[in-house]
Amino acid sequence: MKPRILLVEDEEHLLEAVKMNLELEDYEVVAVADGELALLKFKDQRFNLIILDVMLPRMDGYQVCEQIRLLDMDIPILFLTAKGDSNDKIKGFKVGGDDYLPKPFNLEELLLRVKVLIKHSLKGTAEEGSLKNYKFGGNEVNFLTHEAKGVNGDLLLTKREAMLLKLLIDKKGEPVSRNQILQYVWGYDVYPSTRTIDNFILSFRKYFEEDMKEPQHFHSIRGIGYKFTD
Amino acid sequence: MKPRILLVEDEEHLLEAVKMNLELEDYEVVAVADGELALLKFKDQRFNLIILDVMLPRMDGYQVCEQIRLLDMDIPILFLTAKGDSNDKIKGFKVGGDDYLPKPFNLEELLLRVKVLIKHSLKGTAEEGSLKNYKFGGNEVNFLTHEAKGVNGDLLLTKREAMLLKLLIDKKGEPVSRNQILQYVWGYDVYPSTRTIDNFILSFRKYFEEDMKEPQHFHSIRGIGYKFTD
DNA sequence: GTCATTTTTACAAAACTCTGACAAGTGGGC
DNA sequence: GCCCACTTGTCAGAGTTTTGTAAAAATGAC
Repeated sequence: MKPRILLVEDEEHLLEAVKMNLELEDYEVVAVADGELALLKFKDQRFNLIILDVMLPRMDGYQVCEQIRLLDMDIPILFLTAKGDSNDKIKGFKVGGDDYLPKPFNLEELLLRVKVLIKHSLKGTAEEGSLKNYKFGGNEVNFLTHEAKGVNGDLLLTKREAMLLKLLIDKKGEPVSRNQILQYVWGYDVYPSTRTIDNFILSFRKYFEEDMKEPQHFHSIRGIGYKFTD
Repeated sequence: MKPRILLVEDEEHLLEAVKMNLELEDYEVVAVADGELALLKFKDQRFNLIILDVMLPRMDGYQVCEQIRLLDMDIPILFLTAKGDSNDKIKGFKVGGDDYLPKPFNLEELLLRVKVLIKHSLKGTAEEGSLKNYKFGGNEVNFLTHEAKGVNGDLLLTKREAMLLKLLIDKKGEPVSRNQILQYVWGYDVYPSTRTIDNFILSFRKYFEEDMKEPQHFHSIRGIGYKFTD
């Protein structure tokens, strides 16, 4: 599955050139030319990295970055900017950017930075197979065999169930957004409806909650997603 | 536990200055002046970040980096270098560096980059939540989980509430205009009536003020908007 | 084809946001 | 100080969006 990049740049030639080169490196690139559109795309799809020009029509890069950070604290954001002084860099970092590249830049350098950022963003996602057994409440889950003893009986978890459950447990205590869930459990190019997630949560509550109306472990956080508590 | 940084730099004055500043930022810094020693320290201890000068006696930064990468693929490495051209940067990335700062550098910029890299390296570790946590008066807000302890009881903030509260706290001490609020919290094409904002402020006061008639934190600035004070 | 699993559909229920009405407050001009 | 115009405070629903739930349809492995 290719890493997906949202590229935001209003200079048409540069946009095309960068897009092409990123695609040659085997990334999937969505290219847009203004800030508002970028935000819409971001809300609509899922990405591993955002490359953001600072000077944009309608909404500048910093603003876009701030808005994105409200929705997703984790996605890496790389700023491009024409001005080279340190203040711009600092502003970029302050609004939540992760890296900064002054124009004109060397293409190879851009590609390398992209690689580094994507590497970070993938870390913790598809990897790390540490957790194999977990107990909570009166329940017990074995992630190797997918066996589970729930308060309402024993069962075997399906693959998706196990993945989702593991994600929630890995992040216990903090809300996991529906987007994060989709990214982790379904990947980047599948778009099941958000109702699908609800159904899995519904199952978990049936398996593991004493009282489905008062869930102790699987909390829904309206507007965000779900949260697992011990 | 403080994040630990291995700082490798042979210019003594710079070494001291950077070490001091990092320590002021509450990092634990181990400073060494040559490459071989750096490698030994790295094998001996555990770090969250390595800051590596390129020009070093006995073994240059690139070599050190390559050696370290053989042992640990994940630890972030930040290069410092005197030469400013893109080729150095590229070489830095090629041997496995994560970021690059040309000398002379602005101190604040270094600190910001360090922060970003450390943030990445800590991701998934037990920490993080602390930075997203804010206390004022007898209140406490966790922006990650949206949990809040108010003087009048605990509660969960909704998405909008969290966004607005974050905006006001980010700009604490200065008035935030209703327009700014609308842009930041609601976006660019939705404009609910100004009464809506009042309602949110009303909620905040209910949650967090001892005496709603004499607000200590959420002040209204007539004709402008609102101001948060600590 | 059959079965288990996953996804969609549809509707109900819940939670949140917004509006409109009116009360209360504020500052300027006199 | 007093009135007026305007801004902000407050509240009760209406309106909207999000989530819960179950059942039907689609998918995919065997």
